[in-house]
Amino acid sequence: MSRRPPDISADSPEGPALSEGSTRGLRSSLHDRGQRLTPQRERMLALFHHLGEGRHLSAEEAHQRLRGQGEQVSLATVYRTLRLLSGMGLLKELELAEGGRRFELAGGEHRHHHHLVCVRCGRIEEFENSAVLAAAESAATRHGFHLLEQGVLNLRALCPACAALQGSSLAPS
Amino acid sequence: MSRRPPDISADSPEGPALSEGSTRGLRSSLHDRGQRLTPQRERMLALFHHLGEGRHLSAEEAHQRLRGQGEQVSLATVYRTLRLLSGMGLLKELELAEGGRRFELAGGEHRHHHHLVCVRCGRIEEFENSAVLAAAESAATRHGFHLLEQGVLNLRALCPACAALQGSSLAPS
DNA sequence: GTCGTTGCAAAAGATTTGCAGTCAG
DNA sequence: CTGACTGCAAATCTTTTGCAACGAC
Repeated sequence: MSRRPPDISADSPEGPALSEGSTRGLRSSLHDRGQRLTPQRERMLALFHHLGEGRHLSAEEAHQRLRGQGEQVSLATVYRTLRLLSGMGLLKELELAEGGRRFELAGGEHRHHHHLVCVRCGRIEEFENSAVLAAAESAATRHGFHLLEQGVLNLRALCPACAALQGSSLAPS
Repeated sequence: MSRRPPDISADSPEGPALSEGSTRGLRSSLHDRGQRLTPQRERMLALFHHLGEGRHLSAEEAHQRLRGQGEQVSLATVYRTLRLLSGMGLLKELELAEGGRRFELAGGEHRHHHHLVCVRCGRIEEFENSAVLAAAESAATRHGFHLLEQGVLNLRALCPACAALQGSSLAPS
């Protein structure tokens, strides 16, 4: 049932958080793993840096954007790179499901923002709350689990605008 | 990019929660929508009731179980029914991603359990924590959003067994 | 040069859909 | 009876992979 057999050995979720921004950190981090810094990888990360924290893309979207800006990257490589960067802790995989995974820049290790997702228009608001992190840590400890990341709490909701439309029989966007 | 064009018109996220348990409620709820109660639908829901609250299945698993207990249901119908029941608010779609959606009984509105997911072996532990719900409500209020469900907090972690293997160069299961 | 990476095309997995036969109401 | 379901098989979509060419170091 798993669609994700081991492949890239980059899956040490414990990797030390890279100082984002510079290519230098990425290069040496890759080298430590015996891997290489290719233009594709660099551009991919740059794309997310440009996008800014808290905004996410699907594999397909990332591919489109790269091609849009003239880069030569195959979709397969996008998938491979997304996985690699996530494994390195540079990107974070969101679990909003609804047909396709999404990725965003893994911000400073100590920011932990959660999402309020409007199921109607897709608008996303973020918020932070330390109680959530505390709850996560306490649960992990209680079950003997070792937390890899602070989980992201995704709340499905209606934003003010959509909530207003809700009663009136308007078609979803 | 969406893999989910409208089909079953059962997608009113605000639908009144059906009183679970009896076939009666299901039947009339379906009738209100001009739909029918078929053995497949009934058995599907029964399966989840049997399973109990807080336990989830993928479409494939649900199909296996039904067939296992001698039911004659096609996988396509399992998918269709899962969607229908979710749309009616009887089942809840979890967003654990990692290859495949999972569904569980949409239990009493006020139970809210979260997940500790082992990224290595897939083991899932559940826990509850009211602080999380409080945080969710407070955030929704602050942003003017209208919460549809209490979000589920999915924590990516390593279970005790996998954490032990982690250092030694063992291949993932 | 060597060995990790890439692109491509094919494969695999998950979910949806067209259609004709079936059955709930 | 009639229109809503179902099963089946084919179609889609998303993600992964085998392999030969390529390029970072």
